[in-house]
Amino acid sequence: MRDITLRDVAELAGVSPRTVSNVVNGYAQVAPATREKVERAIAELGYRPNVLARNLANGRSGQIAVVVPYLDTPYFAELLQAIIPAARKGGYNVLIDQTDGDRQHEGELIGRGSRGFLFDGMIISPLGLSQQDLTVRDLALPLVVLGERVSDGTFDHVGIDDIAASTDAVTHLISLGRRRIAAIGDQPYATGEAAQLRTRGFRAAHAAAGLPVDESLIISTARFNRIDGVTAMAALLDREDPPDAVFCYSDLVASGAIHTIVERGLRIPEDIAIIGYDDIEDGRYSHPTISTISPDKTAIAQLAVERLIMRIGSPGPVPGVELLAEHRLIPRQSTLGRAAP
Amino acid sequence: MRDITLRDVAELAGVSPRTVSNVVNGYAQVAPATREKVERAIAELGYRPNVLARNLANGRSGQIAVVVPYLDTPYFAELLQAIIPAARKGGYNVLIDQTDGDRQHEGELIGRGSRGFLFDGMIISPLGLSQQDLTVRDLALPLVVLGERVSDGTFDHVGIDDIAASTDAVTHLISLGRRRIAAIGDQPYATGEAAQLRTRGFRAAHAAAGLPVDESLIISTARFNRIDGVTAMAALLDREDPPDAVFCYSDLVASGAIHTIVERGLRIPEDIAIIGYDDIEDGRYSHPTISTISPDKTAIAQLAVERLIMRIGSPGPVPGVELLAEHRLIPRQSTLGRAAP
DNA sequence: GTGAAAGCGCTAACAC
DNA sequence: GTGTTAGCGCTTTCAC
Repeated sequence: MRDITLRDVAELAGVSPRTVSNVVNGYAQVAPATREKVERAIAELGYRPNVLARNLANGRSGQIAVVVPYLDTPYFAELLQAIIPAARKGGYNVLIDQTDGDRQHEGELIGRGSRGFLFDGMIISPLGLSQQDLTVRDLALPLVVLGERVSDGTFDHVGIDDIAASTDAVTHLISLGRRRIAAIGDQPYATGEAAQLRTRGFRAAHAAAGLPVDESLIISTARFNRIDGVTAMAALLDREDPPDAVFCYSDLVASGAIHTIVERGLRIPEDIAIIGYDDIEDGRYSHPTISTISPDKTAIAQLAVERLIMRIGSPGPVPGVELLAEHRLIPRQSTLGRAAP
Repeated sequence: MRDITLRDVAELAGVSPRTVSNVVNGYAQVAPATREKVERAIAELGYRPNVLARNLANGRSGQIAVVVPYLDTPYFAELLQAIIPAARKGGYNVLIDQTDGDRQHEGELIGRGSRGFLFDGMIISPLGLSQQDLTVRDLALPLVVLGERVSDGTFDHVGIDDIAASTDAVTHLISLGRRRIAAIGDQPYATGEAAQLRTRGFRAAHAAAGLPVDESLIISTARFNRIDGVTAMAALLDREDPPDAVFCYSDLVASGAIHTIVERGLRIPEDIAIIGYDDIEDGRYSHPTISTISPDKTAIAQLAVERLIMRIGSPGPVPGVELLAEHRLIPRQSTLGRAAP
């Protein structure tokens, strides 16, 4: 059985396709009597507009792509959870893609651009792409970048003030009397900008407190996953002079680090205090609960979507801006001990 | 600047659109010389086919919708992580939707069906929809259901054998000598079928061991989240005769239950053993690590996508089938103690 | 093997 | 206010 088209409705209602279109889209004025007729015909036939055809005619797809490295990373999952309703409110569907942090895959997506007409714009949290890659991409694609710092002015970036947030985290540790503070998660290469910002905050907090930084306590990791925390923490504990506190660049890393510490029979925070980053739900229920930096994810999602939609709607090129969401320090048991929530 | 169309390519190459289309899609035979010309023209113009137009002409969208209640629930996030590559391999993009378990929203999606042509089929993990709702849906929509049991034969269902898996979990607890075993997560109403299956497994294990079931130890919860575990566990611990083991219907519930137990100063598993369900990554790193039932998520994703694509490709109605993926019991510290992984 | 032309279903000038 | 009609860019039947 063929699908019911707008033309069928028009015929049944005894009007032209134009009128049906007007009714469906609420355009222009339609005489109440006509509208009534058309609506009855629609109901009778069970007509539903073909979105594809509409989009083709409109030259837009009504979809935005959201690209993250891993869907099962709680931080991204929580972010997505916030992005979807925001997009829907703006009239967009969300097409999700996952790149495994693969630079080539990310590059393809960003290069293919809107030309495929599959999506009108893209929100991406790149892992493998360097600033360079982002700069040379298809400029026609409305783009909002999350989680990496931008210098280029052709796209927008939404995030929190990583340096300030990291400084807050480390200052918190210092204020608790910790003096040998390690950092897990540095990424001293082109694609590790976000990590490097955190390292800068780490240094800034030390400087502000007049404390020296022990470079050997800054541990690089390939990713921000639990396993990275496990490995790095093990290395730290194998030293003769282990740290008395650790700033982890994600809550997952913190979770892994805690796992290792507990396994070795050490106490948190008595022996080692831990602070993470991201405020994933996990950290609110783990044992101990994880002190962390909480970025306002709802705000990030909101800002990103709004900005993207605005960009999609603008005819000419729009200068790229840096949008910052709030963050706050949430001390929990991993730094304060049992008394804390 | 206008977009480059297939027609432009045809003109530049001095051939007809038909031929360009043939080249692009690898259809039919094209004379090598012609193909060469066309390819050069494509490259020169930077032509990329408009997916929307192609889809409209083809009468398919090339997208499948995946609908889950919550994206930030680790189980769904991990499942999605597996579904996306499987779909991509089958030539489909994934459109994600999130319903918050809202029955109406789920109903709309499932009712709108493929008629909008936005997606060719749907994989849904319903929370609010009853069997009834699923049965009266738009029958034209190729549908694969996850996580709920089906009786109706008009759509497919992919899952694991919940009864067997739950029996395994509880039998494990019994084999460790536990006798007062609680269950957290029952949902004794129309939309709680999955939960009820687990309760049946809970009973079956008791029956097999010749043990009576203390009905008051079966706790209902609205959801399978951490907070549900927290609340239910608190209630259990407030009793005069708390259980010595708990079967939680999800790892999140287990995580919440553990949180409460630890907070009260009790030991796991010495005082209370805990087993969960889902095998989310979290449980492999939490403290203690969580014994669980591990469904083969990759297989579930694979089966669901394959079946859906098959269904999309079939002209007539396809009878609904029940597809089962493997599961296995993974004992960890929350039942075995420190010695375990 | 390639060309001409008729749609796919909808939108939006442009008339009346 | 409503009808007519020409596309949106691609696929594909039918000839040649």
